[in-house]
Amino acid sequence: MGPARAVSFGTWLFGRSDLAGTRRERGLKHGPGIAIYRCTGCVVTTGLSRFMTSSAELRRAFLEFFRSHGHEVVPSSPLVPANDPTLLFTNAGMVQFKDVFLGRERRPYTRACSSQRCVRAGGKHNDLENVGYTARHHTFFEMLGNFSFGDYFKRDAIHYAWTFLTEVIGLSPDKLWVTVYEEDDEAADIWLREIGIAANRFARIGAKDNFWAMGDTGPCGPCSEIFYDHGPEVAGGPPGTPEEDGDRYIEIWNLVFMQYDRAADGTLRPLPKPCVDTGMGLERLAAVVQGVHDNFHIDLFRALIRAAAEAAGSSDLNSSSVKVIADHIRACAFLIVDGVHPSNEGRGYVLRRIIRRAVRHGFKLGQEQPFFHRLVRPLVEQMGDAYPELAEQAPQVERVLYQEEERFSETLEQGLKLLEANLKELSGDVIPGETVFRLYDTYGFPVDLTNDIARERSLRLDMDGFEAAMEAQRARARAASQFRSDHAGGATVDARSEFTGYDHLRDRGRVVALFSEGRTVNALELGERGMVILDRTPFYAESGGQVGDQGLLLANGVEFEVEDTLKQGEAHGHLGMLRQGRIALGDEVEAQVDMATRQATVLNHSATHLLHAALREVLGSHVTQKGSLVAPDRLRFDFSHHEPLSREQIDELERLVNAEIRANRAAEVRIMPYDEAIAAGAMALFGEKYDERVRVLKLGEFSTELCGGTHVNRTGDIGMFKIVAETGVAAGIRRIEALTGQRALQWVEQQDETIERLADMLRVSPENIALKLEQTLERVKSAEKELERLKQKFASRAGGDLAASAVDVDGIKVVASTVEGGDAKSLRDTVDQLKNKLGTAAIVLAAVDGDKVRLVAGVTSDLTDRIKAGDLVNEVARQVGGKGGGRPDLAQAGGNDPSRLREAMGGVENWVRSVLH
RNA sequence: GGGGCCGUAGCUCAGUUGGGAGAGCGCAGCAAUCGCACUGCUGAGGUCAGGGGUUCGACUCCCCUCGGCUCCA
Repeated sequence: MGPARAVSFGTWLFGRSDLAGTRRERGLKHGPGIAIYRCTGCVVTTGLSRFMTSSAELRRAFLEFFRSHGHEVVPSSPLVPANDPTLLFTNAGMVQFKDVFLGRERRPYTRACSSQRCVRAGGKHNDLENVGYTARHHTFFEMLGNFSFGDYFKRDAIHYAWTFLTEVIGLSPDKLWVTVYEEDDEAADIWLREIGIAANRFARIGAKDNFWAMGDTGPCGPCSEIFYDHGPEVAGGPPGTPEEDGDRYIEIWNLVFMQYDRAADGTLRPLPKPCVDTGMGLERLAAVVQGVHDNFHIDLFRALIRAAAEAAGSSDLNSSSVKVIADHIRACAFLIVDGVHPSNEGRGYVLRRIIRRAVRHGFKLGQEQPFFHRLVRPLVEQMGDAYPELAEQAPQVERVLYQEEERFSETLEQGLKLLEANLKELSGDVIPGETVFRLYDTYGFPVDLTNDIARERSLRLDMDGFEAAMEAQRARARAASQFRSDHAGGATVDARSEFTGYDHLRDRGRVVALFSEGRTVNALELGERGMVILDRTPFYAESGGQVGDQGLLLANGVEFEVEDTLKQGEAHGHLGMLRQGRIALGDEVEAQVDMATRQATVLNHSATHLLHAALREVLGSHVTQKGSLVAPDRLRFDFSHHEPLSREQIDELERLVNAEIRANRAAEVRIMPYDEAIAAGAMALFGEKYDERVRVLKLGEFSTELCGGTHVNRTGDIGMFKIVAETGVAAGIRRIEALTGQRALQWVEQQDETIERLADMLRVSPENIALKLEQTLERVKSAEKELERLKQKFASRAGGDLAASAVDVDGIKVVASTVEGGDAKSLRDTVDQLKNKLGTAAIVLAAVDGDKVRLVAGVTSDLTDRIKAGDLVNEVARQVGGKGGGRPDLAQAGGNDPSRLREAMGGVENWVRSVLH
């Protein structure tokens, strides 16, 4: 007998009835639940729901139920998984517990429950294309789940699920269907004998649907799924039949029993402590409880759909486009809240695509103005209570969305222009796949939009050609990303290293593993490169942006130079080269970290924390770390922010950080439970994995941050902080590079020297440099202009002189002359002068510049059909070792043999004569 | 990580076998008006993103860097 039955729900039920009552009262006026009944015209015939239950109440009921059964209620983790860089987004409730299931992480509880926000878009689970066209696909949804970490197993999990559905929510047992894995007799037994499920509503299903695995290896096990039967009036067959994809039988809850550990060879070994992971989509459950067949008809979505339709200027609440928009605002808003920014790669790219898809659907509804951002407030009204972080960051979310909408409209405008140009030259009625692809690939012009436009003009798209081009692009990207090297090569590192480098820079350790060229070895020989693993080491391994330590491993007659230290599983790998002697497994060595580089690194790391805190103070709390590099010679900090920093903001940052340095606060390190640290306001980072107990670094009152890195004792050690660069990394992400300590001082010295040199050159005091330079530039400018004027004057005068030297050939004035100091422009001007003066003329002018010859030829327009300026100029250029070209009336050329110029120019008259005849 | 496109006057952009840096708007001045708007005329405003290369010659072709857009992974 499971404990579920033994527990009374009295208190809880009372609370719920109470809620139901108030809701009903509200509903009579404007409550969302009642509104659904009116809008959809649904009639509740099932009798399963004696009263309406809103999504918010279901969420609360679920968590409360499991809390009453000893489960820790764990808050939803962010959509960016904190401990799994391989996963694009959190896509299930178990994601934040993955390491607990794997035994890598311990928590103070063995049973937990959560309502986890999830996104399925991009990556392996991609529902994006289906959203809006089906009843149950969402980019964003909430997953209710209960979890057992080696605590209860199948019996209790099944009893809990059944009790919750039938007694708490009040679903009728004969509307529920159950499946188990075909070989799982244990679960079948519990369902059939203990729960008493009818045999005709029970099925055994194969591994495809009912056997779950985390990956190719690792924990796995059978599942049991609970379905809701919407009744015979809806099409579809029971699970396991060919018609199971219909809407009649809807899976609402999946119970996963992690029972085995799968080895690389495929064999299953029973886990010593089996676990339970369950997941139930809140939206599906709400649909069932609220008696609707489409998730978009539940209370939460009704409000969003109304808002979406209004924002997009549509009155059709049932259109797919409106559903798409209502769905997407949830995903987009929460992704932005969780630190994702629209960009052209990775998570940001997925976000951008979702935003643009929503905007595109707004477009379809006739809304061409930015509207999407206006849905943030309605969303906050629906979900702000359950997710306070959403309400807090609403203005930031709105701004990001608005910006992206603007950007997209620019893209569309450009793409439309290009498409128009392409269509003009189109023959036939098929737009080539190449064109479609180019629009999409280069200008981000959505294919479905191209298709719409094509349809309006009775054109078709060559989709095969498009797909082929797309596949080619995919192949290119794959081919390019197939190299990746690992220092341990294929060899796995099982060893552990104890890190002692927080307090010491030297320590003794024993060699527990050695690697060379990716293979584990027993010894390294003189001159050999490799990786050394010690059981304890003061060498910091690259992590959290801080680079690995350098230094020496020493023993009698042995010297291994460590160039870098990297984490290899739980071990620290010392990479470098053996300078002296021989090093073998079991040897004891003295590990000495290079003090100077470590110290310089430490300054930069602590300064990074101060900078992070200062950024949040100066720019706002939307600033979150996007990346960090802490090296001995500099620090680099990437953070989310939507625009370049002003000079004033940079100055303010420097002032703040330097003030903290001068205040010389003590750096305080404490080890404490993660939750406690977060509750105390410590900043934690996305994408970083934290243990249950974490290291918290506190620099005065200014900065509190989780950090495993090495730091100063007092902020004063940093000495000085200087920002040397502020640049953009991607849309919405800025990068600051800065120096500390001696490096910062050196930098200032260098700047000083440069200024002094400039002052020297300009012969003014340093404070007058800008003024002086301004004046000097002004003078250069006016001098250049004066020169230009003089040249023109000179050309004009030279033109007059040269006109007199013109020779008449059959009524055509021919001039071939060398002028002094003419550049290309003044030669051209002179030619123009001559043309004006002479009427009908052919002119060649030459100028010698060092060992080069410059030639310009002009022919008046009434002559160009008889003599081409290009031919004329080439006739001369050919003889002085060059060539040239240009238009019929004006041509330029050059050569590199001035000695033959006189002769060449002398021949021009005869050449003209020969061309005319 | 790989590919494509873009960067020209304050703004929006033209600029093809490599051969004279342009338009519209805006700005300034003049004319006209009692004044403004409109209009007409005149003018200022450019390291053609930066650097290197090829070439007699590069806004134009090639390479690198920076900035922006975009697709793929």
